[in-house]
Amino acid sequence: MFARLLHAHGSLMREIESQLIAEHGLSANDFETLLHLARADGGAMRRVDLAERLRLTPSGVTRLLGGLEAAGLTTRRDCPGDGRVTYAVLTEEGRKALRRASRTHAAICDAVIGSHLSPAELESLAELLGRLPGVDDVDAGSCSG
Amino acid sequence: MFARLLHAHGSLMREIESQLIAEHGLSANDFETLLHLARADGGAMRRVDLAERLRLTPSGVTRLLGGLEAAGLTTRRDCPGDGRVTYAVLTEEGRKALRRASRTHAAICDAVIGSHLSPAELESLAELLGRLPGVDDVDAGSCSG
DNA sequence: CGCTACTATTTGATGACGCAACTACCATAG
DNA sequence: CTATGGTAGTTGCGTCATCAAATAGTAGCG
Repeated sequence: MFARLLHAHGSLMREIESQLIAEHGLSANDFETLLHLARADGGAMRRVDLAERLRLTPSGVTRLLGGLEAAGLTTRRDCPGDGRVTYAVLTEEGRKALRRASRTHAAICDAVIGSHLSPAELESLAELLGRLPGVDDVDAGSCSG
Repeated sequence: MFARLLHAHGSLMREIESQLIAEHGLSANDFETLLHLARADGGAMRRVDLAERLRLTPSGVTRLLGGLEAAGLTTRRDCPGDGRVTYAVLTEEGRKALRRASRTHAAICDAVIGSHLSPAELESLAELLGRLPGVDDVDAGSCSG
């Protein structure tokens, strides 16, 4: 049972990631980062919150954002009220990249999951998965996360 | 929905892996390797088949087995009929380590999954997950894989 | 104010893994 | 026998993520 989760995740993510990289030069984490920022208020998030969402350590986030900043998809902005925090902010460029990549992402999800599970089954799968600990209530009914 | 899979996998595996490492010095892949070998005929598998099972590349398997061999949990054995293949073979030591680690593994699975899903729901989750592509029909009804 | 405890972030060292290239071996065709 | 093509395994290198330690700022208490 656990092997299933592992293997399902492994093969599906590999599929998505390789297409995302090939077509848009974005890793899965790059994509998710843009996605979270796009949903966040003002397109900005504290790095520490991003780390939690992405299930990376803060150092992982530092390096991930290094790449996105270099690509011009995000910028950093200091927090006026608290000198410790810096925000990661989605740029207009980043928003465009996300829009482009979302199409690929959704298409692969549909191809990979949609063809094997009916909408009702997908719903039920999402519900069961959502009951597991550590699974955030993010992105409930859609494939694009 | 996809984020759920990713995150569920991430948090559950992290939990299992850290306990496995802390208590038995085995990574998740170490554990799975021993498990697959234990189930295989004669406790032996070709490295290439192990790679497929573990969803690693051959190079990953080479390095993984390097560690297990160094720890005395597996050995290598040449194939008499085909000079290209070498088998990974579970040692008696490895079998013992697997037995010990299995208890930890099962306990965590129970704690983490069992307390959130009923047996019927678990069954249904396993069924849905099993329908996804790339998910082998391994270890259907149990938690210990 | 000065101390202590806590939080956010970065950096250095390390480890796991994939990819590509390479070796060694097998199998088949001529 | 020998050339060609395919398969098993290893190794060098790059990437990405972790942990531990360092830095910088905040908050509360005497």
